[in-house]
Amino acid sequence: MSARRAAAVRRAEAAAGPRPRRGRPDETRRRLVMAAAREIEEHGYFATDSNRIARAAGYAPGTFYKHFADKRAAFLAVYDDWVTAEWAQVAEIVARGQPRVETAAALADVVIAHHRSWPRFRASLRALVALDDEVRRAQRAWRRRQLVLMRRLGASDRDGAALLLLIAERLGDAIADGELAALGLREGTARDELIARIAAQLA
Amino acid sequence: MSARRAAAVRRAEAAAGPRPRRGRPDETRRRLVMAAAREIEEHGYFATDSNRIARAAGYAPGTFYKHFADKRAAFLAVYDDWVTAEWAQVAEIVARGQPRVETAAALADVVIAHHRSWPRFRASLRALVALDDEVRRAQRAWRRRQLVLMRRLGASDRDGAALLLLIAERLGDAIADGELAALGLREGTARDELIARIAAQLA
Amino acid sequence: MSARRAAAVRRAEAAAGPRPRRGRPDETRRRLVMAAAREIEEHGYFATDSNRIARAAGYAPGTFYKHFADKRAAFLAVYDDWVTAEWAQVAEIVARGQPRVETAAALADVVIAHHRSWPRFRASLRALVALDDEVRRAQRAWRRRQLVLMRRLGASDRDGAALLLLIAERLGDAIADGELAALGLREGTARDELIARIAAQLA
Amino acid sequence: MSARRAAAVRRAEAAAGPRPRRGRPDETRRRLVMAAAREIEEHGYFATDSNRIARAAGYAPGTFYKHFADKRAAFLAVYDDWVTAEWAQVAEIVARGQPRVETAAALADVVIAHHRSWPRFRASLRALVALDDEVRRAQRAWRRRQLVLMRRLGASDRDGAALLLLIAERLGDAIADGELAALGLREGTARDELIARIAAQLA
DNA sequence: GATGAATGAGACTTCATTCAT
DNA sequence: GATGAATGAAGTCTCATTCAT
Repeated sequence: MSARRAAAVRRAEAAAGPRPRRGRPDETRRRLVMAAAREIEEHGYFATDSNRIARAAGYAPGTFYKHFADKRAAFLAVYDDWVTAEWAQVAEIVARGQPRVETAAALADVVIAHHRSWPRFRASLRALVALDDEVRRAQRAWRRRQLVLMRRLGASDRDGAALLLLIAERLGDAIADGELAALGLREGTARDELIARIAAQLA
Repeated sequence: MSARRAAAVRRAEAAAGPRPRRGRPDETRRRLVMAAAREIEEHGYFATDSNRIARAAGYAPGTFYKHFADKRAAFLAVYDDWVTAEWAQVAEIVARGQPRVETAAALADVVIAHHRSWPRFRASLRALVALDDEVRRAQRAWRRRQLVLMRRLGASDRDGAALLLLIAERLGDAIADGELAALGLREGTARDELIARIAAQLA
Repeated sequence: MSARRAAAVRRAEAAAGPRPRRGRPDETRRRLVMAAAREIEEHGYFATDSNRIARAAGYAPGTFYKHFADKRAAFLAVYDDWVTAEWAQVAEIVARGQPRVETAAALADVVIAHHRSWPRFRASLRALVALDDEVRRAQRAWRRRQLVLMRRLGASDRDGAALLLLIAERLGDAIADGELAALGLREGTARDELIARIAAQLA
Repeated sequence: MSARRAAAVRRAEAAAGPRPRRGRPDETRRRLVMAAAREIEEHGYFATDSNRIARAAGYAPGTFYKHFADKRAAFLAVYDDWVTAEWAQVAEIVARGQPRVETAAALADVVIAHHRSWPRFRASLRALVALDDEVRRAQRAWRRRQLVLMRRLGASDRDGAALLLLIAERLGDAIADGELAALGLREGTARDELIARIAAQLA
């Protein structure tokens, strides 16, 4: 209380730099999510903190908590964006209406590329899924939604689609993380397997 | 206060146990690793702490650091035990010399059961692999050793064995964690896939 | 996210209310004080915040600070209203000119009821008096004014009136807070004591 | 994690001052409670913090939390000491076996002096009782125990004892806080009232 | 070999208040 | 007169690790 007052006094005395731009809350939130994505990808979830994310987005610590209940909520927002971006690309490729195998190959490459671009974010996601019930719940919810999308895009059988989903995720992560290389497996092998499974679902 | 009391109780319980004050170092270490395994499986790696593990084994915090350079080292010791136990069972089943499909089914069941008994340990492992370079290195080293074991036990082609290794691990975790159930997949499907892949390698 | 939604809802609700965008300042202030009273009674002074009070009154945070120098000033305004309302009732009862004991009983009941209706506000007041010099000063000023009122209403001796003032306040709070019940004291005992002391002053 | 390691490195580099004395935990706890009492009396509960209390006792912040679950727990320990000290004096005076009025006067003076020595602690207690359910519960528990003590020391009727308890507390605080003086009441008046009530219970 | 009291850096989060619009 | 996005200082608490005994 008196500390707060003292702070206010000091602030008044400083009367310094220009207040940062204020904009529409959606803009601010978008900037925060983008900054969080960058920070997480650069340092990993546990090696950044909410203050750093806020500063990286050009805001003070408190602003972060105006937009997210906690650090995890910001992570989940990044996760939402990540999945949404991936599926936008997927939908776009399917919409092209190319021959099945070409489509399957394009889809596999999109998935692999998307994982490869965000290895540390993906690693953070795996860690959080293992550590945090809320994040695990969010992942499962996303997977269920993805399954629905797959049906809409023409996936033939439910079980096959579900299996494909898990495998695509796992292979994407394994490639992005260099797990295959570490076992002496060529990436092409995994890619071929993935293409075959996707093609089977496009039937 | 109640925390202090709880500590006193734990101490008393520990003191009651058959712990020699000056036991052979190997005994002490073994007890610590076992306690670490129990604690990690019960609470998860990040939700226990080295003091708790030491107390659970009947020792003081300092003793923990006499036997492990750090908390991670204790985890890696548990990991070693975990893999070793699994492969002891694998070797034993292969040694029975049963028909290929029976052997494959027995192996699949062992793998699944072993993962299912240690879901929180496995989740901790996944988190640490994503978070900690040292643990990632240890996992890769184990996988390479496992590959060698698979060749010795008769795995036909290197690439197939490597893929099987990753898939078995992944499916084991997915089943243990309820990921399949969450997607509406029956566990039998995954088990069948696993058996087929193992059988192919036993050829 | 849900916080933002809730905010939107609150804004919508507020907008629905009969709040003129450019009302007379007195109206605005009155609404703010009433909202503050409600918020403090519902959550306690330290568990609300000035933003919430403003929103509850149908205004934005900045408006709060147009009408009050700080959060405490709003509390003091609520305190003023509280005492004023109590003494309006007191004056009204005395004006009835009933027999001394009946008047004393009616006064005691008014005091008790008034405390019992605002237990969290009273608790907040006690906390602030203990914590904040300004609020303590305000309380003392009110007590001195109350003493003057008591003399006007016929209190016979200054010391007795002052003591009655403190005791009435204390008993009212103790009853409202369930302190008597917690000690196994019947409320009637306290009420009788209060009536006797009031009657003595009415002599 | 890496931050912790970095800290360890820095600490090793500094390799500085002599480690503070370590002693029996009871000693440490006693020092912490004493430091907490001093800090609370000097600055008030809300204007100190656990780190300051630890430092004032000669320890690092973490040590505080080895002995208390949180800041409130330390406050409650101070409260325990405070009541215990008061009642030790009370028991001692009663044990002298002096004439009733002399005993009553001595008791009143002890209570008043004890409150007057710890005005800021008492103010913090009142604030916390109003703010914190746990502290309110603790206060009620103490009052019930005090009632038992009063019966043992010869209090004649339960209701009278309970009322005396509340009044003694309230008058002690009012005197310590200068509330009487602020109303123009001489302290002697309150003291006499207190003595009379105590004497009545000693009958 | 074992003990266990003590360390201490720093992440997370809150909320009264401001000021550009 | 009213808005509301933004501020930012600072307190609480954790836990892997150490080292004097």
